[in-house]
Amino acid sequence: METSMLNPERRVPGRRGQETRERLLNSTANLLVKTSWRDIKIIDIARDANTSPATFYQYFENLEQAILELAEKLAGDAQHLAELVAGPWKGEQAWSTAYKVIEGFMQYWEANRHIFRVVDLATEEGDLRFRGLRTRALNAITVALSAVITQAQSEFEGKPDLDPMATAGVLVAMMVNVAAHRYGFEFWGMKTASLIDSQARLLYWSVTGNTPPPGIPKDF
Amino acid sequence: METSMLNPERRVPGRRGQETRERLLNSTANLLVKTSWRDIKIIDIARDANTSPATFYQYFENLEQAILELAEKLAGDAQHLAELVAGPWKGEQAWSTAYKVIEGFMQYWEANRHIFRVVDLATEEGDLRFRGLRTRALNAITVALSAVITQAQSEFEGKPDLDPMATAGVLVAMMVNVAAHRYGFEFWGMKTASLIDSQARLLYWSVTGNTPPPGIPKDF
Amino acid sequence: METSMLNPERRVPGRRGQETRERLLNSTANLLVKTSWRDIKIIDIARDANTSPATFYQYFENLEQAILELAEKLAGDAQHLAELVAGPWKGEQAWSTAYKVIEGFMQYWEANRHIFRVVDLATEEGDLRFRGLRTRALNAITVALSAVITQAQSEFEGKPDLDPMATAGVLVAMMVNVAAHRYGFEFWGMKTASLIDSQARLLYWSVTGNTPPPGIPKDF
Amino acid sequence: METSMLNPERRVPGRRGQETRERLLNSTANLLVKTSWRDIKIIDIARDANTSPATFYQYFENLEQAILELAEKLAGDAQHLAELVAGPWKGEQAWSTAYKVIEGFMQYWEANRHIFRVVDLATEEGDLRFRGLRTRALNAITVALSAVITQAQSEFEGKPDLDPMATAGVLVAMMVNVAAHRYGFEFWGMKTASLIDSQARLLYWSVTGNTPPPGIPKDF
DNA sequence: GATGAATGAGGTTTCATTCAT
DNA sequence: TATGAATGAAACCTCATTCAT
Repeated sequence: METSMLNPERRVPGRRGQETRERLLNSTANLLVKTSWRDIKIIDIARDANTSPATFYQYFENLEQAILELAEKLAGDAQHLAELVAGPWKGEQAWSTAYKVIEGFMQYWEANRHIFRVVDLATEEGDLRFRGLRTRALNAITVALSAVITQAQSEFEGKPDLDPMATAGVLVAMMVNVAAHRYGFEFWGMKTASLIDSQARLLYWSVTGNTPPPGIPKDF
Repeated sequence: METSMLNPERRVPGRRGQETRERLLNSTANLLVKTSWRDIKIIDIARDANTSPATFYQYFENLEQAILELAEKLAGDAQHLAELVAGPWKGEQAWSTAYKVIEGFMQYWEANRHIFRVVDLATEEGDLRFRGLRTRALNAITVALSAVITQAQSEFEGKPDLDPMATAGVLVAMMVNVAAHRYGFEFWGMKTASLIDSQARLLYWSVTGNTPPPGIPKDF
Repeated sequence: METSMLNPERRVPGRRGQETRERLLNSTANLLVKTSWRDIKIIDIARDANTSPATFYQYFENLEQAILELAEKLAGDAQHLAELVAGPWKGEQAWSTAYKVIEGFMQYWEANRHIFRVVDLATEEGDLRFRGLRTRALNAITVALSAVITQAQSEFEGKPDLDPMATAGVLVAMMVNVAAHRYGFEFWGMKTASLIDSQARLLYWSVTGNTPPPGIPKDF
Repeated sequence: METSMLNPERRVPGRRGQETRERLLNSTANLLVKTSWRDIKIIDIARDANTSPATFYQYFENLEQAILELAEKLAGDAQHLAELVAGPWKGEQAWSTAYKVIEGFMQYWEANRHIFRVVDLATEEGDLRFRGLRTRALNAITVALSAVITQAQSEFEGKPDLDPMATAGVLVAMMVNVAAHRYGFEFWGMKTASLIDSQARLLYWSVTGNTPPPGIPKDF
């Protein structure tokens, strides 16, 4: 869609070209699953896509560009999460909402785990475009969460004395890292169910200021 | 301590060799600050250490080994944090303890930020030795925290219904990711002070089940 | 014949590639003339072939593979010799045949001296593929010779009491070593003509059991 | 003994040094058994001799020198063979002598197989010092054999019309190559006993001009 | 649109060899 | 005598990337 905007110099692909391009992108994503970003070779992508390295360069400036394009969808998918975060947070529904947010986030991460891995690493290594992408994706959730907290603070008495934006950021950081190391946690004996529960409680408390009810929400 | 245990095949260095070795290790650490692990070249380390690549190979099998050795200290330093986590969590001191833990963690991370970056990266890429290191380092804190939560649950009434280990894991994940992206947060307008406060409140609540007092602890 | 059978992973070269490949092979053979196998550097081959080391690796896995391919012709060329050995060994023709075999062998060796040098070296160092090649090449001659001796023993009276296969092996060993050290012998004052004559006499006697006639065969 | 003559620049070793030197030489010989000359590293020798590379260089200029010294004994040991060749070649003893010579040569070769391997290869690759050594070692036998043939030709009637020196050279070449490839032959199904018999017959005929008697000599 | 071919560029790694102690 | 240390020197091999077809 925005291909030509990203690569204004490159050929505008016709039907067949579009297909080749797609194939290359898919192959890149496939390889990302099993291989570290830094270990992926253009020739591997080409081979996997039944084409040649030279062809890759007809559609992408380099590997980074291709991955960047794959990563574009992160931000899009995140939008759905933001809506989940929005609510409802009243009465008994709140506990269920908290659960849904945490679970939704883990699913979101799982669906994009391999790409997030690249984005995270590139961000840590100082790549600004990847950082921007990461920010965009997580920003939607963070802002939505911050809004919810702010809203809640104005409604409830005895609510916790929290900086809404910082707390939102912290909670998102928590969700990100738990999701990212999910299998590490499991390896270490922590069930995903427990991790979700613990996170949901922290989220619930952060928003409502109340101790969450025991057990999991009724509709789970 | 015993270098020869790590590299039984290699020469046990004498005084001069020990110095050279140290210099190489330092240079490696230096380069790690500015460069991604994967972009560090042995020749750069050697240059920085005023020696030659061949010398590097006299003391280390490869770059990974050298970094692994640097990373060994992560686990050691983490011990101090575990002690911080241990308490006290009674009465008014609890709020101060929560703050100290969070701050301590951020300092710990800051002091080892560059090494943690490598360890994280390698862990995500599936390197088992680095994963082990990471686990060892964070394990100390997580277990200590879990113990504190368990202890608190048996003492306080109305404490939150939390799985101690999972909650500890989640909180550590939170601290890790906030610390790791600290500058990203700041870039995004969130003050470190606010981040610390938010985290401390979540930690305090997780342990005590009470809403933390407003403002920062008196002794800060 | 089918290159792709040797290197199934490599690209099947088109016209231009085929030429480059050929050039690299030629250059390898050239260098083999003046240099010991172990002293040949890929960069030298590339330079000689007016190309780059990277190109070499596009067509050959490594130096060994290239030489192995050069050596393939040894076995092919040996076939001609086997035919020479086959006869005729009757009456006056026998003496001429003996001479032709010895001379043919020396020419064969001379034409492949440099490759045989490598093959021998590699064989002695335990390389099984080279040993196989050597065996294949010399096997043809040895077997043919053994057949001739067996045949002769059944026809002539008073023939020597020889194990045909062992004798054939011994004679081939003789031819190999004389040919290989031909210039050493000459340096030491032995004329090639005399070496040929001596060998031919031993061969003649081995087959016919008779003392060969004085002088060289008429048709020489 | 002649060490100082070979390495006039090096230290003249005292008792302890002499021992170290010997150890290094032994280790070199040991490694030669399992490893190709070109694959032997100074550090391997040093390790095997429980010393350091630097020490090696106190006694030898380089690896070649050390091997050359090991090879010195080839010529000495060959003297014994020359005596064997000398005779007796009269009457029934001749057949036994032929056998003894061939067997003696194979033993001689076997005892020095690994060194001969190096010497042969170095010679083929054009190393003049090794060629000289080889010549010296084989010269003794060749000359002795040539003398025997010459002598025989003057005594017997109907003896073959052979150039004694060339024939001697050819026979030695035969013995050398059969001995060198002994295990190759065996792998190929030829018994050493048969190889010895075939060679002995050729030798016998070359000297006496007669067909050797059937079977092996009585005193074997 | 696709791709055979070619290659510049460079870090890794291994040793032989040398000193100074 | 012996050896810790240090290093110059090279070749290997791998890719990303580019052209010309």
